[in-house]
Amino acid sequence: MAKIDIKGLARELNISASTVSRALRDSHEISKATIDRVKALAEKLDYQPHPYAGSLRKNKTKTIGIVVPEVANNFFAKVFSGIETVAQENNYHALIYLSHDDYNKEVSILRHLQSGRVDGVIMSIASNTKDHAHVTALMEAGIQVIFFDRIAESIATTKITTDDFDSAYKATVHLIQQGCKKPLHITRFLHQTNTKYRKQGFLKACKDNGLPVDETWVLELNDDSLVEDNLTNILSQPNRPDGIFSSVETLSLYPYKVCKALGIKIPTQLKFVSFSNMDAASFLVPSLTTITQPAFEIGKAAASVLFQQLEKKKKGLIGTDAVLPSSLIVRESSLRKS
Amino acid sequence: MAKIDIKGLARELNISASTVSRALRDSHEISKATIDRVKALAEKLDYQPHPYAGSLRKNKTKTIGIVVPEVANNFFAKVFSGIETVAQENNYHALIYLSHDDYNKEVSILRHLQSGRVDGVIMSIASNTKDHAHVTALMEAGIQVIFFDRIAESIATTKITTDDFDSAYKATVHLIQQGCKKPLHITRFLHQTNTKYRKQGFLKACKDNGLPVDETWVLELNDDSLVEDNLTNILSQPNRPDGIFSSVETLSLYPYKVCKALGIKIPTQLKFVSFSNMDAASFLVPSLTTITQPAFEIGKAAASVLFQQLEKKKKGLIGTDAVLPSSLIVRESSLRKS
DNA sequence: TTTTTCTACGTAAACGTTTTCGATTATCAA
DNA sequence: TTGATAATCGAAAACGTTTACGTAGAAAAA
Repeated sequence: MAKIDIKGLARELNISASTVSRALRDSHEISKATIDRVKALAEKLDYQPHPYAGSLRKNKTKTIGIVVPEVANNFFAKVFSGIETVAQENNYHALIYLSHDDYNKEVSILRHLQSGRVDGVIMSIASNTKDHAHVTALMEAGIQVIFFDRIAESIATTKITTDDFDSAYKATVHLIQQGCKKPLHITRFLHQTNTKYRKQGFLKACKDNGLPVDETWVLELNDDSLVEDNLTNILSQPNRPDGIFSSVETLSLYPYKVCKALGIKIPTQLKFVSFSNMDAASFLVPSLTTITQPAFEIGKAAASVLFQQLEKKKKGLIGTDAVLPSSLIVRESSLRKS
Repeated sequence: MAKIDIKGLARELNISASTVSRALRDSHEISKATIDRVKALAEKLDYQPHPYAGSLRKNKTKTIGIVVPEVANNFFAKVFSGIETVAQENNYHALIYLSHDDYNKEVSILRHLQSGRVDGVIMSIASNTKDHAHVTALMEAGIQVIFFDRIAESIATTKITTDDFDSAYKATVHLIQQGCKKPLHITRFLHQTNTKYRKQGFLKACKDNGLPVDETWVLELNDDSLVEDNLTNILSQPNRPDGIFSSVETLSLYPYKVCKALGIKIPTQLKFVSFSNMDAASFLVPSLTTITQPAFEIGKAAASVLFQQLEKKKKGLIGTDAVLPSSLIVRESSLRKS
């Protein structure tokens, strides 16, 4: 299959390349007859325009960048799936980059993205990025940026989040209603907005229900290698917590392990709720009650609004932020009697 | 930040654009002095060359396409992570497309990839594609193609797989050694090469151990909505299987569910082994013994050989196929006594 | 009739690079 | 001195498109 280009088509048809180009785009200044001829031949020879040539000329790439901490993670994988679905519908292409939750890598990735490789970026920031100059630089280069889940509040662009405060509040109330007098909140990277709001929801729920909550009721576990020890420690104390509310999926399996080791029965002696998009949640024993974020929908929403902004040229279109509701799925791990 | 291009740099330095271009690539025909001047200014102005302009001229894109059935799946997600790691090291970019396990989408995706958007493609074919004309067409367009896991054997390109026959054989022997007299093999899409070889490994292991295996011992479950009924059915029979060997992760949770419903105890009454890359495997009750494929390594291997081929221009370099070993991780679900 | 407008198409510039082909000057051998 | 060689750089073509502008002829208006 000799690769055919627009000049080849033109030569074959004895017309100019510009006519071919216009015919393929159904330009009104080309006669119906030649449009048909051009399209017929293009079809026959399976002509595919060179994407980068067009991008260069039009200054539009029809591709977006996705920057996420990782993808071997149910949440991000599903978000990506949502983005990809919408992208395919709109004939966009998706470049994906993993920051591996590393600020420096994130900076480097965004720097490379400034040069016109993409029209827009959908991203969730790394857990240790606190400075956001790299994303403002990207935006100043004319690239649309959309945040989801882990956002930078200070940056004026559209953000797709979930109702972190409310769902954390609801989950905590659920624990209390099931009998918890002293729930523990385990979490990570509290400087992030999502975890911060979840913590606030937890605290508010405790206060509203008359529990003497203080900062010792929340445990920030950033170091993987210490999680087990820390949990074991706090659960071995005499007046140990009688419930756990985990803010992130990555902490959702440790309590099972530690409780098993300590002989603490879930849910009778300790009730457990966790943010999670894990498919296996209902197969754990006891099955894990979760707050699950609408990951696929988040991806779809982020991509939809991005493409809208790109097509309509509404730069910095504010007011399209979306806050999607997470759902509390009650299973055995949090019930008063299992 | 006014976007600076190579001509801008040239104007600023009172030299020509070609000199700038060469200086940035450390050409030997540019004096050390001007190389330094150019680089200093480029650094200062944060110059990033426009990727598509260069691609157009050089006919190299420094980007690869990844085509997989889905990504909300531990295996593919980890493979992607491996690919991405190597890509980042080699300054390649990764476009990712989901076929959603649909042959027609796969065809459409590959068609779009023929036009010079990528230098190479790493793919795992959809479960219902049996014709491979679309990938040969892609290869004839000069795009390197590498298969992993779900491969098309008839196509002469490099393939990264795992030792499906051997590991299935090993897993089945394990079941037998733990006391199974009548293991059942549940699987999907047997026309695929990987599942086909796993089945063969299962059959061979049974025969080698004197079990009267026949085709009724393998159950192909392609329709999600029927899995539960079919399993319930076969496990309710008087001479029901005393073991299950599942060929795919997507079937690995059903036995738990069905056995629980039927009151069959794992592993005492039924032992269970499954292919799976699920993180939660060890947290299930009983914990799930798995054959887990080295997903991350598969991704790294695929990307490494692709980049080698691209850089060295060794077209159709055969003989670099890799077969990575999966590992049987024995946990409680398959043990004689738990 | 002449002038204007419209239709349908072609020419050439442009997008931002890389690279081919020279061109200029300095250096060196003769 | 002259010619050759090397070092350093520039002009312009090229990659494959899109689009601004121009133009020929036909149709419409005058």
